[in-house]
This record gives sequence, structure tokens and C-alpha cells, in this order.
Amino acid sequence: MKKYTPQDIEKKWQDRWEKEGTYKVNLDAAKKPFYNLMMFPYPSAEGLHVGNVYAFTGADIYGRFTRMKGFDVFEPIGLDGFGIHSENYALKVNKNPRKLAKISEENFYRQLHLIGNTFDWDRTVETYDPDYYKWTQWIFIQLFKKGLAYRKKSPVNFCPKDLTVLADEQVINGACERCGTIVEKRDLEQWFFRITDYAQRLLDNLEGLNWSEKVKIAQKNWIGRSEGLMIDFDDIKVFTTRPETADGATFLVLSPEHPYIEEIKKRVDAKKAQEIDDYVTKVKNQKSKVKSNKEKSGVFTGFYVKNPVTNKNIPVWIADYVLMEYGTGAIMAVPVEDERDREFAKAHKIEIAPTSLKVSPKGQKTVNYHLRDWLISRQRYWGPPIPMINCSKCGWQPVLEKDLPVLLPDVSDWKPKGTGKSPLASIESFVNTTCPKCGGSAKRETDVSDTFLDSAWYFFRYTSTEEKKSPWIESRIKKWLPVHMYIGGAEHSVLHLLYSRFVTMVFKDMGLVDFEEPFARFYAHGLLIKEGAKMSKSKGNVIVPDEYIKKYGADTLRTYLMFLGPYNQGGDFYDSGIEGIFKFLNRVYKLLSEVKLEEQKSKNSLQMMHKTVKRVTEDMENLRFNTAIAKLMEWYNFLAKQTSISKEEVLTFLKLLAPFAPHMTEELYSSYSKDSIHLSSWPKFEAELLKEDIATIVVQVNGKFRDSIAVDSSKIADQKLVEGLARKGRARNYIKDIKKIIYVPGKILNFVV
RNA sequence: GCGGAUGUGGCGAAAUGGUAGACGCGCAAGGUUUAGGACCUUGUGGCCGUAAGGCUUUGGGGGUUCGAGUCCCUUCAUCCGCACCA
Repeated sequence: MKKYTPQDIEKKWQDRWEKEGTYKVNLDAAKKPFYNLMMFPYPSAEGLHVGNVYAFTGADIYGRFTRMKGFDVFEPIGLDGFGIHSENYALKVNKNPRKLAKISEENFYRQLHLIGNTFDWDRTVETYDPDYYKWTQWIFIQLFKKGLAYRKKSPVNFCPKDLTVLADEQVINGACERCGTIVEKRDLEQWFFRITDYAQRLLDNLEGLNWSEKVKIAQKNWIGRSEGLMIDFDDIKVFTTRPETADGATFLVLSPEHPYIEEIKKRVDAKKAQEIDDYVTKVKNQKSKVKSNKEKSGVFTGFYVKNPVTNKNIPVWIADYVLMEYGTGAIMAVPVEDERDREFAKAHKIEIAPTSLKVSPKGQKTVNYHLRDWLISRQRYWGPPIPMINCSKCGWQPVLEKDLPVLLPDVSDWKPKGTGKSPLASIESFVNTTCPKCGGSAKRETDVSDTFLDSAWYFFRYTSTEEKKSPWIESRIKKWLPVHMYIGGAEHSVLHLLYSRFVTMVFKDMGLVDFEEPFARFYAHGLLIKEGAKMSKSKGNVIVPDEYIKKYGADTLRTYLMFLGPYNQGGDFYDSGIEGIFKFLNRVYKLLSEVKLEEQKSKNSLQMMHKTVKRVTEDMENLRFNTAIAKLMEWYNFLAKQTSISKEEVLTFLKLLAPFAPHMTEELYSSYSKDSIHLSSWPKFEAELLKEDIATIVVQVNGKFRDSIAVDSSKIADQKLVEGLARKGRARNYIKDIKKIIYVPGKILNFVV
């Protein structure tokens, strides 16, 4: 009897697969390319999280299944190693992020080897590798040249503890997402990408994508298209989705950042101007962007504009409940219709007038989007320097392409200075340079770019990691993109996926690629939790995959992760559950390694095999891994009761299990074949064999189960015969005064009485 | 407030509108073993019954249907996003 020792088996096969290049794909010669992409992880120093393993295992199982169906599956992996997370950790342990990245990289790749995925280790991408970020910088320059990158002074969130600017999405309830410190506002000149120019296209294209529906909805809501009218109240433009309420507009409210405030100050008396200034200053100095919803602060400007519908003069107020970022930064307030306006009107004793809901002003039809331009600048060290040079004569100039990459200086003092400027600003040898246009002395941009830019194009680079002269090899992109299957967490359903789509659209417009949607299919996996609770360090319930791999082996961990719930809904990891899968694999190993072979099989056995192949195949196609495993267990339970098993049954069972438990199945398969099971072809089933001789027909009375009867399959069309059998059976006591009989041939006979 | 999801045994969960609870965990009884937390067999939603069997059961309440966990309406609860978006 062979004992199942995953520790020996797994190492042996991992080494052999790598040595023999079992999963290597010739990217240029592949006949049936299938790009199986998973979201690359950001490498934390703590190592691979079991959530990563969950995501990658599901994706790998799908990839292995697809490979066995005859496709050339390309399954690359890399590290999203730049960015605030890595830098913060470096700050915490007071080590250079560059050195930490190397340590994390080794650790991550070591762990990623252990889980038994079919990664192509020759084509890894690390975003902090100059060979990679050279092209990230190149992309920035392309966007700049196309007029899609611009500078704008705008109030930003500043975390006084991390000493850095935060994106809106990094601010949770007014506090820094990392450290919980209340965020302040600061004004900074920064680079933005004009993603809003693409808002409509990003919205329109969604319909044609084979993506998880909830992700499409999330993107749609994020883009947030709303149609309305632009109405002029004298010089002030107002956007509204309810133009028919304009006759109820009794005042106008400007955002405190509205440019027209300067004009108003000139026209009102000095006392009023001072009041306005005081209010605007007060709002600016507010610690947090988030305010109480109840309190409606504001100031009357002393200025009036004409309501174009009623022709009445209405007062102009300034209040911070109106956002400069949305619409025109000014609203017509209709207190009778809008709750916020009503609260404000009550608080400040402003007239509330009725609206007929009938009169609509001639306005200009407008579309507004919730989507805002993409803030690229980060006042940080650990990112790709933005490749721009500011010349006092020529203005902002892109670094010449031959001078790329702009290397991130390897310095000891890389920590944020608390000035709001990037650490690079204090490195004179970096800052001082010459203008690429006039050759005069000039200064470099010292901010680095957002990590989301790194991850917006990494799937292009995977195909062409050996290429030095261009970001990718054109023929490879033609062959391998758009990505056939992308699997990742729903938490990235908005930003990462939207940015990747945007960047790809820009490439299309530049004529670099001939498609504009990067991911043909996107599948969102669920969240893995531990015994009913979200995993977190503070709870101390984080699962470290290494321990489980050491104890049970990767095959058990993989199979268990997939068994504990539907892949798109996540699962609950509980320690006693993994034992069950370990036992299952042990039993399979034992049964199939000491099996007594025979070739003649009963029809019953054949049917069971073909039925299992059919059901498992269907589950695999739909990524229903938990039920696929359950069906294999059913077949195992059947086989274990047989006195002997055919070779075909053994091989078929191993193949169906191979994507889940690649090492163990390879070990057993190797006694039958020299070739890898993972390069063998997925079993097929014969529909003819699935036909049962005897049909089981459920007999119901008023829809209630009363009996089940066995009928020869060739006779199920004969309703009279079936009825006759049913009347003789257990149901007979319930059948009287029949009003109607429903018969679904071969399935259900229902007497309605 | 808006958007998304989820409510089924002691637990993780199955179920093209057609026998609810597959599969696994746990538990119980028995076997095996020097012993075991290893392995094997059987049982296992609840109630009644020695049994055959019956009744009941998918968060609550309505509805459609011969038939509803599944479809429709309504309501409650939990989780995850986003929120003064005009």
C-alpha cells in the first residue's frame, strides 16, 4: 500500500514540472491561445495571504481545465510592489522600501511556488523593476502628448500622520484608510488624466462585456451619468436634473470654491465681502472633508440673481453642502422639493415657494458624470517618478524617450518630509536637470505616479517581458489580447478595472492596439472568511497558507478552498473542514494506487463514469468548483463499493481531479503514462450511455409527493400505462375525484383532486 | 439615503419551477486496533410512531401555479460598497 505523503510528492513534481517546462507556452507559435489572468498581488512583508491563494487557486483550476481542453494557456504572475502599502510598511519597520521589496519578492515567489499553480516563471513582472516602470513612464508621456494629462490645483486630502496626499478612495469617513488619522485638506498642483473624456465610452462598452453583472453595475454607478439642463441665473450656470422645479427655486447656492465668488466680492459692500471671506476660510480650514449631514452652514452673499422662470430676484448663498467637483459647483435650491435645500432654507429662514412642476426653462441639455479625472500625482518616494521636466522658458516638457527610465534615486533619506512635497524634492542631483527642448536649466517633477497606473497595463507587459525597445511586441498583443479570462476580487471592480479600460482605450486611439476593451471576460470571486468573521491581524485569525501546506499539502489546501462554498460567493474557512478533504484525498490515493484492475465493466459503472464526466465538466465550465468536487466524491463513494475498477475509470477519475490536486493525480497517473496528466485531454462523455433503462417517476397528489414508481424507459411516453401503475401504488389512497392529471413524461405524474 | 449581495439542519452548503437538505464537517451506535485524535460500516432536519408510515420544514406575510427554496409583491435581518451628486 502506498502512503499518501504530499510533502514528498508535491516537491518532486513541482521540480520536475519546472525542469521540463511542462506549463511553458511558446507565445509566438501557440495555436489556441488562452490568456488566463489573475490579479497580481501587492507583496506585503507578511507574505502571501490565504485570500490570494483562494483567488489564484480558482483561477489556476480554470486554467488547468482549459489547458486539458486543448488550449495553450498562458498564466503569468507578478508583483504590484510599488505604492503606499509597501512604503508604509517600510516606514513602520524603518527599512528601505527597495530592500524590503527584494525580501518580499523572494518570499512571495517562494510561497507562490508552493501552491502548485501553472505560472510561467520566465515572464514575471514587478512594477518596481526599472525595465517595467520605464514603460509606465512612457505611457504617462503618451497621455501627456495626447493632451490627456494636465496639471490642476485642487484641494486634496492630506494625512498628517502618513504625511502624504490621499485619494478620495483612501479616505474612510474622513479618516486615513491606513492609520485612521483625521484627514486635512491642502491645495496642491498635481497631474490628472482626463478619464472623464472617456466617460461615455466607458459606459457604453460595458454592455458588450462578458463580466460579472454586479461589477458592471458598480462601474455604471461609479461613472454615474445623469441627464439634465444647464440653466443660467444671470452669470451663474446651474446644473439640474429637475428643471421643471425651477419656479420653486428661491435661492442659489455656490460651493465655497466657486470662482464667481471673487466677482461677487467686488460687487457687494466691504462688510459682506469680509463675511464671505470668513466663511470660505472657515470651510477651507475644516479638518475633514466630511461634515455632519444635519448641520447646514452657509453665508448670504448680499448678492441677487434673476430666476429665469419666475423673473424674481433670488438671493445667492455660499454653503459647503454644494460640491465644486460635481455639476457646475452651483445649484438652484428648491426647498419645497429637495430635503437638503429645505433644511438649509429653514435654518437660514429663506422663503419656501411652491412649484407647479410644469414650467421648464429653455435650457441647454447637458449630461453630467459622477466620474472625476484621475489624480496621478503622489507626493511619495516609492513609485515611478513622473517623467516631466519644468522649464522656466518652455514650460512642462516630457522627458525624451531615449532618456527613460527616469530612475528612482537610490537614497537613504526617502521618508516623507511633512511639507507635502515628495521626498525626491530634497535630492538636488535629481531635481536639477536640463530642458529637453531648449537645453537650459530646468527642474524635474518630483512626484511619483499612482500605483493604479502600474497595474493598468501590466497584462500587456506579461506577453513581452524580454522586449527592451518597446512596451510590448505587437504580434504578441495581437495573438494574446484581449485577455480571455480575468479573475479577481470584487473590491477592484471599480478603480483598477476602470483605469485599465481607460488606458487600453487610449492605446486604441493612438493606434497601438486594435481593440479597446482589455478583458473579454471578468469573473469576480467572493471573499474568504474565517469561522464567520473577516480575517484581520487585530483579530488574530489570519490564515497563513504555509502552515496548512506543511501539514496537509497544497493539493488539500487547494481542494478545500474550492470546496467550502461557491467560488463567486466566497467561503468560510474552518479548520475541521480541511480534515475532511485531506481524508478524501487520502482515500482516493489509497483506492487508486492499490486498485484491482479489470476491463469488463457493468453498464451501471459506465453510466456512473459518464454521468460524472458530464456533471463535472459542466461545473468546471461555470466555475462551480464546490459542486464539481462533491460529484467526484459521489463517484468515489460509488467506486469504493466496487470489487474492481477499470483502467479507464482510474484515468478518468484522475483527470477530473487533476486541476484541483495536480500533484497527487500526477503521481498516480505516472504509473500509467510517461506524459504529464496536465497535458492530457479532458475526458469526454457519451450521451448515449447516459440514458437510463428504468425511469423513476414521482407520483404526486395535489403536488405532494406520494410515491415513486419505476417504469421501463421505452414506455414512459405511454401515459395510460404510467397512470395505471401509479393507481396501483401507494398513492392510490389519495386518488379520488380526479379533476386533472399533469404528466411530465419520465419525471412527474400529478393527480389534482 | 442610494447601490450590490445573502438569509435553507448543530455547522460549511446542494437543488434546469417537479421526491428540499446532494457532498462534507460534527454527532451517535457498531466494528477494527495494544491504544488512538487513524481506518471501516450504519444512522443523522424537527415532531408523532416499535415499525410501516404520517405530519411539518428553506427569515416573516401575501400572491401566481397542478406544483414554489426557486417566479411576483411586501416586510424583517445581516454583510459589502458609495454617500450633502443637485
